[in-house]
Amino acid sequence: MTFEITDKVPAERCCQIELTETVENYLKAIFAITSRGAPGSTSSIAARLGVTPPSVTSMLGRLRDSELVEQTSWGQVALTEHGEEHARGVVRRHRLLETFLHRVLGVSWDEIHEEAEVLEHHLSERLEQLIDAALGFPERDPHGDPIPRPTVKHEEDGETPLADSAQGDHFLVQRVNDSDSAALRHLADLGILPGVSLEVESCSSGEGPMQVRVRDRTSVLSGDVVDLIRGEVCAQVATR
Amino acid sequence: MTFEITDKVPAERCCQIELTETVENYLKAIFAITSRGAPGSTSSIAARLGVTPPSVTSMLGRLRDSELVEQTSWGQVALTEHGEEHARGVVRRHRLLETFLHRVLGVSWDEIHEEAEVLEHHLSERLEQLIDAALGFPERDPHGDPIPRPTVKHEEDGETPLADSAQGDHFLVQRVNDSDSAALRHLADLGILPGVSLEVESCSSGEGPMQVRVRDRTSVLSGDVVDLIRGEVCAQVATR
DNA sequence: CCTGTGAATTAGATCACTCTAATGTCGCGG
DNA sequence: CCGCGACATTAGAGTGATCTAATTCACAGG
Repeated sequence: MTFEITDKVPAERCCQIELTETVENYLKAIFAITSRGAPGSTSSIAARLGVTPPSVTSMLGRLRDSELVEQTSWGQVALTEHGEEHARGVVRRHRLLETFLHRVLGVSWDEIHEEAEVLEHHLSERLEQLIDAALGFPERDPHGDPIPRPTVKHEEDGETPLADSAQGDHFLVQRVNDSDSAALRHLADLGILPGVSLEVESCSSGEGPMQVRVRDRTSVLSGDVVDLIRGEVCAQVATR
Repeated sequence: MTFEITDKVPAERCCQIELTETVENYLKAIFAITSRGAPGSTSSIAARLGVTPPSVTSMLGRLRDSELVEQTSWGQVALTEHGEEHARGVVRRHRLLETFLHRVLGVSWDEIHEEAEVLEHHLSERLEQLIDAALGFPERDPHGDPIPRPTVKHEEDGETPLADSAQGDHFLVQRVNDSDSAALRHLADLGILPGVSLEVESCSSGEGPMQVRVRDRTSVLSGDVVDLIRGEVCAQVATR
């Protein structure tokens, strides 16, 4: 019921903290924030997890003791090698589960996130491997997010945001952020999925909404929704 | 992350307690003990869960407040209608998961128990239904244990223990207790699985070991292992 | 009828995780 | 260089779940 780090990390010196669901969620949050280059502040972690800043401070103390994070300057926090390994493990299990639930049980792509959010903390290493194999070692989940391999360091975030594209551009959708279920349903309705190509018909430069065409259908995407989409922008004339 | 009872019980008045993993394990333990007709004592629950009696007393207080259990006489406890419903739900999820892991991911029958033991507490109603449907609404798990339907009251324990059979009897194995992984491996090696017929070659009446034949192979089963097996005993001459 | 034994409970403490309220610290604008 | 605002931290408390040690209870044997 409780996992010590010994269960998960092969060699390395063991630390005291238990990898509870709570702890894993803190690691995942810090990973998500800092891997986007953001500073990693107490309040940003608190906001993401829906807890108060003092709770974060207290947890950071424990994580620091266990050498899962290190505090750089005043209130700035970063994952250690060790901590990042764990965080990647959680992300891996999350995305494997999303893929599995979608492909095997037919759970729709707007629902897999919240299911995976729970199960990711309770998947044994054995099941993780079996699922990976059953799916043929997938490299991306249904939202187009890359599935980290265990141990191997990987890059989040190679793709450019849709918001960076200009009028007339063709844009190949590669990833859609999985956290907003309603937006995912909406995008699926419009036929906007990873692998689909869009043409940008108009964009108010900056934060505003965008008008895009997919096949023969034109849709307007709100700024919030635009921010969820990442991919590859191709110049106006098809092949470069 | 936390479920109130409102999430699970349709109509009824709501209670305060959260259905944490811990609480579900207490309910399951009480269900397992009392459904075999045993008294349901503080110490038996403590033993089954690997906690101390005071912990049980404390939890029983909370369960009583939430009307999930009722204390009959001194130290005797029983599940309420309400509590039994929840307990059956956990057992249902456990057995569905065992079946799923075995059939879909190929997890061997001696390993499915401990995986299900964890996941049973984190399976949403939606996934429960999807798994049930994907498996074709199975009635028994790989150990032969019946999978309760939600809401429907069901009988554990119709079958007779192997220990009750006499020399020369034919015995149709229907269920094998899933809690002892090593024993399950051993029985599978001997070809003893639900659906298999044995012939009892010798039995020291009482608790002792038994000698049984399955197909053309004779095996000796220790008393402990014999106690795990339940099924149907047929008189010496085949049809009654 | 009293007492001893075994089980259940109460008492008191710990740990993880959370909160609110109070306090500290950094850095910027005047 | 001082003070102010934003953020982080400390202080103090509560809940859930567990423990050990001490106490209370029910019942059976003398």
